[in-house]
Amino acid sequence: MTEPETAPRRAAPSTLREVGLRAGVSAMTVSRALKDDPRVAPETKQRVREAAAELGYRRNEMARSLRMGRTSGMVGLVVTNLANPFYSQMALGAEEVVAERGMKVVLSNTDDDEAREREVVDDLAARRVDGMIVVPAGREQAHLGPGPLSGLPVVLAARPPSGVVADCAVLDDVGGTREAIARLVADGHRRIGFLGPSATWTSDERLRGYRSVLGEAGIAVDARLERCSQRDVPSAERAAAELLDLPDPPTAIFGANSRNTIGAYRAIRRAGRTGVALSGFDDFDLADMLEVPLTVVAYDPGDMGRAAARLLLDRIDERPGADSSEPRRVVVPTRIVSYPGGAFG
Amino acid sequence: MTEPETAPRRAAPSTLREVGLRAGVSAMTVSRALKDDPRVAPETKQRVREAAAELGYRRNEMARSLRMGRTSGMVGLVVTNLANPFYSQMALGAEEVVAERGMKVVLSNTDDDEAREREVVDDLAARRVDGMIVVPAGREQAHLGPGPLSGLPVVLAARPPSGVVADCAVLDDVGGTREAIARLVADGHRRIGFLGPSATWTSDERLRGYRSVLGEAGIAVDARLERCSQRDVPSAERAAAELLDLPDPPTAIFGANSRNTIGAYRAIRRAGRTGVALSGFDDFDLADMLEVPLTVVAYDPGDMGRAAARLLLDRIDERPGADSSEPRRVVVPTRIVSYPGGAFG
DNA sequence: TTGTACGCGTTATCAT
DNA sequence: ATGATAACGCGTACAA
Repeated sequence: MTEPETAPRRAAPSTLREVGLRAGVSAMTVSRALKDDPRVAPETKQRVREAAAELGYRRNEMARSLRMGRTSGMVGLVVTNLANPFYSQMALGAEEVVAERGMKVVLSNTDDDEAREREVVDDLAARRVDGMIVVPAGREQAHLGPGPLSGLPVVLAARPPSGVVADCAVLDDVGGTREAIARLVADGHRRIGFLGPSATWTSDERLRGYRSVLGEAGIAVDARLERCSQRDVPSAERAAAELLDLPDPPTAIFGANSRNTIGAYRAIRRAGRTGVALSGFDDFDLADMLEVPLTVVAYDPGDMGRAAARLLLDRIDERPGADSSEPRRVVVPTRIVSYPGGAFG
Repeated sequence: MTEPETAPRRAAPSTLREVGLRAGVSAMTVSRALKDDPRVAPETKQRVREAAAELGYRRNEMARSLRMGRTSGMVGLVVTNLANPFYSQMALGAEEVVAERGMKVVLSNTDDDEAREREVVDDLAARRVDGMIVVPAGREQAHLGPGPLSGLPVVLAARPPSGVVADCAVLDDVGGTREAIARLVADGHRRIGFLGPSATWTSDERLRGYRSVLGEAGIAVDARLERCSQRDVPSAERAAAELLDLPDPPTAIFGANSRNTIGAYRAIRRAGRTGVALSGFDDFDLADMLEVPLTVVAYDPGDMGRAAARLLLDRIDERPGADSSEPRRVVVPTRIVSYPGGAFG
């Protein structure tokens, strides 16, 4: 396997004209030949193909987009934290749908920083992406509106629009939580602790689902059982420990995300409590291998990415002139999964 | 917050000329004004800025790249499976370094399919990315060489080059494994099981590390203790169970990846064995909460993404004419982490 | 201080 | 069956 001399390292990409020069035809004929245009003589086509191959010619998609229209064949994907498996799986789902159309995903991570979000969104618009999927960092997204972005299609993911009209794909936070809490209530629990992260839309929704089920069951809300400021496992564990230390402790604990559920698990195990039911939003690896029974609200993050991508592609397909239809909202379903716990009994 | 009437949904992006028309100057003056060129009269600048704002003007980066040179400000990132936290964290690391330079990452997932890899690589080249980071799907990457890609800079990640000359960033598979196995040997273990996935470069390396330590310790390799075809937890659990059922079972088991380690854990627990040491490559969530002591080879996947991105940027910065230097290889370090197990004793 | 001409690589349109 | 021309949006070089 020796390097052919015709392909020096870092050659400037060759152009239609160069291929034409080599094949003894014009750039236009090359363009047509490579597109297999029937009007080009088969013999010419052959010559052109050979010349193109020898030169390692590859069509310049940027120049092509410029000439063809305003479509780059790229969609922007802006996420808050790609290291979070939720968002990376979502990204994969979106990429899957976008790739099916031969389009590409341009990725940006914002680290939940609104200023950074504005920058990357602007940059993506300047690169003329055909649309973007955004997991918004802030509570409000006026900067993503048709005004600021000249009508560039935007779909929100994971959080619904606020201060802007846009399609979105969100999880069934309320429904999923309601189902899990309803199970606890059906099992006879009346004192159910709720552990969640500090105010985020998603966590608020889950708290709302929790309260609504309690209300419907005629159970008074006890503020001491609601702890909503834990962002990591250690703080969640402390909060859970405090719940268990109450004079009238909960008989069940619900974690609004996996970190809170895991923290609760640690507290329960450490306190040596048995009979405290554990439940939570988010499935996680090894959830089936804990030493206590666990019921989780599970879902496929990829579904959200796919749904968001489909919403976006629909918008991109809309005739630019046409009056846009009402904003759409896709709610990604959740399902309840129960693990018996003590897997090896 | 009402929509300004000047920004209809899905307006065609405005151009320098349109802004100029509105401001009563030529396109050239607009270009200069927006770049804050000192030669433009402050008053003109002001008019231009207003006109640009009113029209929601945004520079067309694609047209700009076309005019300016052959650089798009984008790098391709081709991974086999973004749903795998390893690759998504790697992607985040790469994005971080690339974004620092004001460049963008174009993402593609190959699902470990070589044909798909060829397609996306070709597409990225056609989009004139400035370079690409590739986690190769196959054992051989001649199609990523300077010939096929006209010298477009390519950095391999996770696997070293084969059939091609290229920079790469890889994990210290051998070193990490050696360290873990050496600990087991130091603890007196002489029968150590090895569980790995079917032939992959990474797994072969880890097996090599395992064997080398045994050899140096004068321990004969026992083929029955090496099981290398488990790709998921259930099959790993079965393989581990078979090891434990041997007449002369291992006193320690090493998993070449987290799925194999978890499978081994399940088998150990299910068999009710105590005293079987567990170790493995890859850290994972809840590794600290298992019921047996566990020692893992840990590392930061983001390091690999960052290293690969830096290698790539260095290549991109090389003077295109300059003779390229020797290929570089960055080895991302690993570290040993021990969890006592039975966290709640 | 501002404008004109030209070209980046491609393709639609109109010749030949 | 093939070529010439123009234009996509921008920036360099030069002119005014």
